[in-house]
Amino acid sequence: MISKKTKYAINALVYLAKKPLQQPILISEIAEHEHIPQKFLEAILLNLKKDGILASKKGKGGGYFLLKSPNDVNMADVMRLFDGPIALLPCVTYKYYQKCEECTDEDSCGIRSVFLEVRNHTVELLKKATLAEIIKRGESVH
Amino acid sequence: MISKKTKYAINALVYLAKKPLQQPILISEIAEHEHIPQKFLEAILLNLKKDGILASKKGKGGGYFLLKSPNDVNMADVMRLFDGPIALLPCVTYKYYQKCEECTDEDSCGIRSVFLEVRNHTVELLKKATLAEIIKRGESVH
DNA sequence: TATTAGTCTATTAATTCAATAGACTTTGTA
DNA sequence: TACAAAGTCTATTGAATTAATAGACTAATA
Repeated sequence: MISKKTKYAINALVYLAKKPLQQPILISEIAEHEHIPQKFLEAILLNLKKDGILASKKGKGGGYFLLKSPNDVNMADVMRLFDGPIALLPCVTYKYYQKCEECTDEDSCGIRSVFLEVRNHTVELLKKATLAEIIKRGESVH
Repeated sequence: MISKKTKYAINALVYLAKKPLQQPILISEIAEHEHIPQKFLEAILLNLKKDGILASKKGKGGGYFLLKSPNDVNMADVMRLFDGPIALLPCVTYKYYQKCEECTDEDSCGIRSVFLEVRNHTVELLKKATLAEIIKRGESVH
């Protein structure tokens, strides 16, 4: 299961992606519309800003808006930002790799082989799942 | 990431699946060989027994052994037993379903659509990953 | 210059995960 | 038949992570 943080982040991003380009949206508006505790959301949006996905404007008339194109923001990146690795085992992650204590030879580990396959498929699907794709699916499916 | 409990369970199961049929193996032997805290392992094996995957024999000469065929024990079942749902969102699980508060229509939710796809692919792969398959992969890959 | 709105740091509450302790029951065998 | 081996069961504890909150600070606009 993804954390609430990630879930909130995705909801907020989709919400922003549906708004006109560069138009600052109040944190409070997002929080209310998406049922997210405002203070919690503030931290999330700040993370997304640090990562270059969002930008913000301070003061009156300020708020957050999408900096990257909806085509360039995918679920794999968002999940990694908040929850860390997508892989189910430490020995099949790229950035957070950790060897199994009891493992003598990874290349001949059947368990690793299975979970590597799962990871690769999952990452592939999540990379394709951009904000643009999510919005498109929401419109087309009925 | 799967929990250590699940990881330990898988390691123990693979270990047992490599042993002769019906031969009771000591908890202590598994614990030592797989680097698992013995008391922790006891609880895990008990769960696997309650679920009908393992059987045990008490007293001297006792221990645990595989009850189901290695072909009938898959990673999806084991993961669900210890970690719960495989899905990444509560609204795409079968047994642990929970509606999203802010969601008005699931069928038109692009987010749900993406994560449903991920879940289905993952479950499919994990169902194919039986103990027999894992052992086979461990032998063939070099 | 007052008000609005994002920024930052710290703290707390709640939950889950991992591990441990110890008493109890069953069973084989000397 | 008594002892020792080995699994069973319940409870508890400690650690880590997740979720949420509080409040002071900074920047920008009218």
